[in-house]
This record gives sequence, structure tokens and C-alpha cells, in this order.
Amino acid sequence: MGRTPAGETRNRVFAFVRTRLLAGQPPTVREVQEALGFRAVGTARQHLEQLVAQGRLAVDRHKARGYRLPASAAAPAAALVPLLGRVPAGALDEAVEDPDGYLPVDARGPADDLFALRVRGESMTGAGILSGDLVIVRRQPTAAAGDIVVAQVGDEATVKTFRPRGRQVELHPENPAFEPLVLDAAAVVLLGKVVEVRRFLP
Amino acid sequence: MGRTPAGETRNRVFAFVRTRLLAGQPPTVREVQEALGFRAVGTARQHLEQLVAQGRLAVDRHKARGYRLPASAAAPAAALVPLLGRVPAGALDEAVEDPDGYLPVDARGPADDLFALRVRGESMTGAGILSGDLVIVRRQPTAAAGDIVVAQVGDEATVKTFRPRGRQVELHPENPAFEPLVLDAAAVVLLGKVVEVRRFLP
DNA sequence: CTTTATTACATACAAATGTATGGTATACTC
DNA sequence: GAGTATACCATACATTTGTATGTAATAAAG
Repeated sequence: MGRTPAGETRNRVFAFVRTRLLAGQPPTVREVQEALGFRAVGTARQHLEQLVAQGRLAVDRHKARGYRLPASAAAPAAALVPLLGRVPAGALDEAVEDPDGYLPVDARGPADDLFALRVRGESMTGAGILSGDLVIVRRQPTAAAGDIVVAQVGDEATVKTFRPRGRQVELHPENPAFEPLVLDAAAVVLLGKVVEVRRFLP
Repeated sequence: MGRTPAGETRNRVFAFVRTRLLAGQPPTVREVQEALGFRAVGTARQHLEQLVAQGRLAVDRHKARGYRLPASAAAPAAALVPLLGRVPAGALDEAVEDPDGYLPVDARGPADDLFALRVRGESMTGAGILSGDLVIVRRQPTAAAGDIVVAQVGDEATVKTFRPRGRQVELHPENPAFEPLVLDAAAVVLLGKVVEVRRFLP
């Protein structure tokens, strides 16, 4: 048997392995063999080893499904953040246990204390947060002045700009059509700080 | 040897497996054994099988590292979308090969034809797209009226609302301070359609 | 043409790993 | 206490899977 053009097959092997790894399903050497249509295991292995030699892949020797992306390229391992449908009063932990779905986020930072909410209403359009947008929130009990936060007022979770005013707290909308909420600090439970905004367009 | 409180250990097994799966590294039965401190492989396997019976895990029988999240919960396998620094005229493919980084996206739909760009300028603030935002773009050579698109005009890639006007094309900003661009259709290369907007807050 | 490198095949072996069986100890029910 | 269920251990076995060795075919270099 002969050969095929330069490193073409090798790139296809890499693409296959990479896709599988990003999907969280490391392939076996024989799965690579089948996927590429090789009749010999060794052929698949040869390419894999070459990719390792090139530094495009890494390996846990003697381990099943041991081929991985090298540490340098593997960085953006994605974590999943729970998307909460609603936040029943005070029961954030329980809501996290039963999410409506998950959003992938870059896992370079800690992701355990993140959750996502869907924004309703036009009160933050001035900050580029439209009705229907998703906000990703880092859970924290305090915030700095000017932070966009998720606060619980009564039974409702609301997204506003945070402005402490002595013993009171001002929850400031970013839309001239809305009035700031001025509340006693004790009446406001800070759920967290908005760290990211996402909008899906049809 | 005796027992430990109700399903407590089982939950710890699940948490361990789940974490590993989300990290893209399915564990072996023996890795579960070690992680939980069991002295017998069978103990780990028992728990795993119970979790499968409960529907909390799924399994590829007789496969190494075959335990997975069930299809219902597994959905959001994350794919990675290349973040392009700039789009040199016409060379989108090359730019994709050398990205500035990657963004995790939900991989339910096809993700091969996606790329991300950083928006500069205030021309789309009315649509909730601020300067510095990231847009995720699906590559396509055409668009419908009203779509927010990335178009290449001369050497520059620009984000605007797309409005075809017979043989001409209007690239419409969403900010009263900016004027629409009216161009000959042949002078505009449509790179794709904006499908998502992301903003990171400090 | 000869040499060398690359690509691919076939087959075998060994390690990793899933699976099976039988036993022990604690808790709970009757 | 007898009976049952659950959690755990110990050991063995079978499959999957990584690894090794030897050979053949084609392309490029000399």
C-alpha cells in the first residue's frame, strides 16, 4: 500500500481527536482507526504519536483513551453554569439544584459560584441589557458602588446598578423611564454581581 | 465491614464522576474507587451501577471509561469558537487558523461555522451591542432584511443591520448619531450573521 | 536506479479496565 | 431472633485497548 499527500491525513486525525476531546469523549486508538478508515491499528497510532511528537497532542501513557490536548491549548476547558428559571425567595441553593439548563463558560476562573438568569423588563437597556438577555452572576453578599447586581426585593429577583446610600441602598435602573428604588439595606438581599451578559439572536 | 449513612456516598460518587465528565475526562471504575477511598473495585462499580439504574448516569457497556451523563442532562457539550483579533481582507479562513483565543458555546447546533469578533465603536448601541462586546457570528454569504450582520467593506469588518435595497445594500447603524452606509451590493462581502452577543463586566 | 522517508498493513502481546462471584458487617423490619 | 436489604471487601476473569514488531508500497532525494 502507498501513501497520501503530505500531512493531510495527519490533520484529519488531529481534527477528529480534537473534536472528540472537546466533546468530552476521548477516543481510543481503534476508534481513530475506524473513523479514518485505516485497516491497521498501528496506522492510527503512528499518526497519534506523530501528533504528540509535534506537540499538538499530549498522552497519558498506558491509559485507555489517554490522548489529550496539551496543557497550553487545553486551557479553555468549559464549565457549565446552571440557568435558573426563577429564584424563589431565599432558596437560591435549591434553585441551583434544579436548573432549566446549563450554559458553558470559560473555566479559567472559579465557576462553582456562578449561576445564570434571564432578564425581564427594559429597566437596564441603557447598560446594554435588554429584556430576554441572560446574565451570568457571581454569588456574593456584597458589591461595590456602580456594580450591576442581582438583588432580591421581596419575592422578586431584579437586576440593577448598586448604589449604597448610608443605611439605605439605591437600586438604580439604567433607563430614564424608570425610577430608582430606594430601600432600607435590611430589605435587600444581594444575590450576586453580574459578570457577563449574553443575548441570542434568532 | 459495615455501612455509611443512606445514599451519601452515592452522591459523592456521582459528584466525582460528574465533575470528571464535565472536565472531559471520563474516569475508570478504579479511578472512582481510589477517589472515594474504596478498597475494592466492586464497591465503586456497585455505586456506578446504582446511579445508572437511577438514571443519573448512562454507560457504554464494555467500553473503557464508558460512564457518561445521560442524554437528557448531557446536552450542553461545549464546543469552542475561535475569537479573531482582526479580519484581514478576504482571509477569514486564515484568521480562523490563528485565533486570539476561544469561547465556549453550547454545541447543540453546528459550531464549525462560528467565529467571534470584538466590536469596536458605538454604532450599534441601540441594539444593545456596546463597544468592546464580543459577537459570535455564523458564517453565511447572505442574510435576511433586518439581520445583524458582519460585513466587510474595504479592509474593515463592520457590524450593522442588514437592509437590501435592490442592487444596493444599506448597512444600518442602530444609533441616531451615525449615518447608514449605502453601498453597491458588489462592494460588500457578507461574512456572516450575528447569532450571539456577549459582554464581560469587570 | 538506489536510497531514504513516509504512509500503510497485519499480527501479536501486555496492560488497563469492565465484569462477575462469593463473602462479611451493619441496619432495619417483622 | 430470623429475615432482608444495603454497603463494603477480596479475588478472579474477560474484554478492551495501548504497545510492539515486521513487512509492503509509494514518493521524494541523491
